[in-house]
Amino acid sequence: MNDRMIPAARMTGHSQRGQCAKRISILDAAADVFCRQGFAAASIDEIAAVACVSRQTIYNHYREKETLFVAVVEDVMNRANAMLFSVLSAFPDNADNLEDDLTVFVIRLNKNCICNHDGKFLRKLVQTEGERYPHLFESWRQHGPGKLTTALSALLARLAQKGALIIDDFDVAARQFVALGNADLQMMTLFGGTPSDAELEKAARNAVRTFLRAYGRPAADKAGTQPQLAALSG
Amino acid sequence: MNDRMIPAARMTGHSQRGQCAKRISILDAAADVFCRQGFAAASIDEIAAVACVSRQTIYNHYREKETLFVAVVEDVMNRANAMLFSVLSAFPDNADNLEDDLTVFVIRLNKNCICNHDGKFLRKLVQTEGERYPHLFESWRQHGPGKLTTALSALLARLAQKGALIIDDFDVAARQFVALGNADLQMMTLFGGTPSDAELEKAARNAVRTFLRAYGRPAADKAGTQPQLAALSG
DNA sequence: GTAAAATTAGACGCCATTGTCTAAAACGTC
DNA sequence: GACGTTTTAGACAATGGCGTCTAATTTTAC
Repeated sequence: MNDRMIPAARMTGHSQRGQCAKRISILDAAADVFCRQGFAAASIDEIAAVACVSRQTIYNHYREKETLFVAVVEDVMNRANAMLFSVLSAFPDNADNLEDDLTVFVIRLNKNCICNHDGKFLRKLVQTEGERYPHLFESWRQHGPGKLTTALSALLARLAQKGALIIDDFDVAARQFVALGNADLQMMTLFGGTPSDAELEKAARNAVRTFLRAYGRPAADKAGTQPQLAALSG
Repeated sequence: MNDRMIPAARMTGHSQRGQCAKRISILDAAADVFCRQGFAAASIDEIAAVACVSRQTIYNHYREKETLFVAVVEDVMNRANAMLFSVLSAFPDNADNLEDDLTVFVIRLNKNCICNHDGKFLRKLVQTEGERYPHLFESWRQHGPGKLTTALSALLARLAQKGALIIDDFDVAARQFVALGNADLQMMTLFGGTPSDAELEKAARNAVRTFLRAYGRPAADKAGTQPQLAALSG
């Protein structure tokens, strides 16, 4: 409902098997309705109406409600995965200004992986239907937060080796980094509205400042340069 | 299903209007089923079966499914509220060993307010049905996390005034304190199994250590006394 | 012990939803 | 323009859950 209003745009991206316009339209509508209503309360008729598609067409592409549901989850997870990888690999190799770099990273992470449509969908879904589909929960854990903390742990280790950080336990630090990044947005993240860009930036700044106060090289102390982050594309 | 297996035990606590054994049994069963299935998928028949009660009895006490649902939420929220107050007021007035005190506090908080049955229920519920019942979400926010961070902010201000902490923004610090306390348990907290006591203690220790590294008086630095927390009742 | 209240089991109507089926219509391709 | 495929609208049975009703039974109160 929020992202990608033009279904055709996705055909160019990854033309997986049978990704015709109808399928995409159905997947998007189903994601919307499943997310709003939950699996049980979501009705095929409503999905068909939102997708501007006949009910029979849905049953034509996906044998039953369950099939459609797992297809939706798979689709959303693939996109979220790609986005996470993109954000992770955008972290600059040669650290220029650590505080700025980390702040931009947190902003990107929150904006594109946690507060975005897919992130909210997956979190809500896992909690709503995770008990019914344990493999769904497990898959989400491994590909979502698991991958994030693993990659983050490696990143922190790299920074510590350079002497920019002083960390005893990289995994703990990685989890704390994520937790701090979400501290100011938890109410938003858990449910409801998306935070504004200003809120995102302030939250990221608070998080990074505290993180660096705990793990930063004590030499730099504070003061120093007032962080100036101009372009935070995407 | 987990806590209070003996319904009669609650009659002594707060004998609110009409809190007979049947009502309590129904409320408990309904909480269980609503939590597992969500509102839509939960069936009155299953609730009746779990409560070992006739379906008609449920309709006798609660006019319809919706009525039962809000009664369940109210009930769980009341208990969670009382527990949160209890944990908050258990923080020692005259700080002895700050690190130990905070650690015990985090353990109690996580164990009795976040990882316990009611906490998980409310969090799951708010995310599952919050969109349908905005007032439910709002009420939970005010009485749950809202009250917690407010009280925590006051506590941190008290500690800062004593010189034990150096904090510029108490609200931010309070949110970060909560976030750090949950950092190691987020996967558990979000869904699934309850962490063991050892995990709870280690998570609390990690959280408090990082928090004090960021906000603690730099004089004490580290080393000092190895924290020794013996009794952490409740 | 008896009367009143609460509880039970089961049947019932009603409604929404799922998934199937069919005939008509739209679409694309040659 | 003709043909095969896809889509559509609607009817259809089957299922299951909600909420009501009733008669029998248990519990409670006096």
